[in-house]
Amino acid sequence: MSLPHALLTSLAERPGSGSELASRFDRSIGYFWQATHQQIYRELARLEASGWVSSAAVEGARGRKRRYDILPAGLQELARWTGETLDPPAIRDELMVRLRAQGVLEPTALDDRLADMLRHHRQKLEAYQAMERRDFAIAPTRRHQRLQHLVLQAGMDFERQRIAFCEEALAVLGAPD
Amino acid sequence: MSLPHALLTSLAERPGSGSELASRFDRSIGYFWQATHQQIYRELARLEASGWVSSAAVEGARGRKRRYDILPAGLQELARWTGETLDPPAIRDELMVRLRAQGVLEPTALDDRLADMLRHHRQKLEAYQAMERRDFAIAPTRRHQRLQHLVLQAGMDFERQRIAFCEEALAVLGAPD
DNA sequence: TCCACCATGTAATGCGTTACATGATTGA
DNA sequence: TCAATCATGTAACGCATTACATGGTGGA
Repeated sequence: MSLPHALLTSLAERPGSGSELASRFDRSIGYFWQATHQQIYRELARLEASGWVSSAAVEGARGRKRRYDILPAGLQELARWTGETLDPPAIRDELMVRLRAQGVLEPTALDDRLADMLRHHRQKLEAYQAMERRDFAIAPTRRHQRLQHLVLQAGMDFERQRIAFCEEALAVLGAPD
Repeated sequence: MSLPHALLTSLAERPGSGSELASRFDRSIGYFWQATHQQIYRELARLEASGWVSSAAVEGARGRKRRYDILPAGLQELARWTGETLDPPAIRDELMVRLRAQGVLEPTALDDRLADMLRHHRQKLEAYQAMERRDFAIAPTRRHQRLQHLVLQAGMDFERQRIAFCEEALAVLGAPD
C-alpha cells in the first residue's frame, strides 16, 4: 500500500496536478512504482479527505485542472511511514514460472519471448544510462542527489542482471537436451 | 495472472493435494511466485472446472485430502501459455519509494529498516546457497535440471544485488549531508 | 463549427489478503 | 476423550486493471 506515499513523496518534491503526477509515474517514479491515472485521481481524493494534501483549481489551464500541494500533516505522515516496519519485497516473476513450465514441456515459443524480453531490458538500460549521463555527469555530494543516483543505479543493475539472465536462459534452451 | 499456470506447472512436475501445493509455494516455487492456501484452493476448483486437472479423494489420509492430477488439456494449456506474449515485469519496490521520500525529509528510522532488510536478504542468500550445494553439487547436463539451476542462480543474484544495495544506501544515509 | 486532445472521473471485474470457519485424524 | 493439528474451505475487503464517460480548450 505505497501508492499514497509515493504520491505524497512526489508532491513533496514538487506540487502538481493529477495529470502531471501521472506523467511522473510514466517516468522517474514509475521505474519502481507504477500507477494509472485512474488510481492516481482516486488516491488524490483520499489524500485530500485525510487532510494530507490541499488542492486548488488552476486558472487559465485546460479543462478542470487542479493543483495539489502537500500539507504539514502529509509531511508528518510521510515521515512516519518512512520509518515504519518494511516487508521484504514480494516477488512475482512470471518469466521464472514459464521457464519452470518449459522444463516439463516439449519446446514452445518461449525462446521468442526471451528474445523480446532481451530487447526490452536493453532498451530500458540504455534509457537509464542516458538519464545518468544527463543528470549525474558529475557525482553528486548532497544526500538528496546521492539517494536519487543510488536508486537509478539500482535500476540499471536490475536491467543488467535481467539481460544476463535472458542470455543464459536462451543458451540453455538452445543447447541439446 | 500466472497463478493457475504456476499450479499447473507444479502439478505437471508432480501430482499433489492443495496443502502439498501450498507447502511447495512456501519453498521452491514460492521464491518467484507466492500464493496463500486460500488462493490455491480457489484456483484448484477453477482449474478442475476448466477441465485442466482432475481430483480424487485420498483414502486413508488425514481430513478430506484430495489429490490433483494434470490432464492432457491442462498440459496443452500450459504449453499455449508458455509461448504467449510476455509482459515486462511489473516493478513495485517500496524500499525505493522510501529512499526517495527520505530525500525530502528530516532523518527517519529508515536506516533501521535498511538494517532489517540486510539481515533478511543475507538469510535468503544463505538458504539459496544451501539449496545449491544440496541439489546442484555437480553441474547438471539435462535441460530440465539446468533450467532449475538457472532460476536458483537468478534468485541468488537478486539477493546479492539487494545486499549490496542496502549497504550502499546505509553508507549514503550515514554520511554527512 | 467541429474535431482532436487534455484533464478528470465512473463502473465493473478480478486477484490478493486477511480473518474466520468446518471437518477429520492423531496422540496424549 | 479431548486438545492439537491437518486439510479444506467461506467471506469480506481493497488495490489494480480495464473499459468507458464527461467536460472543457485549442486549432483546423
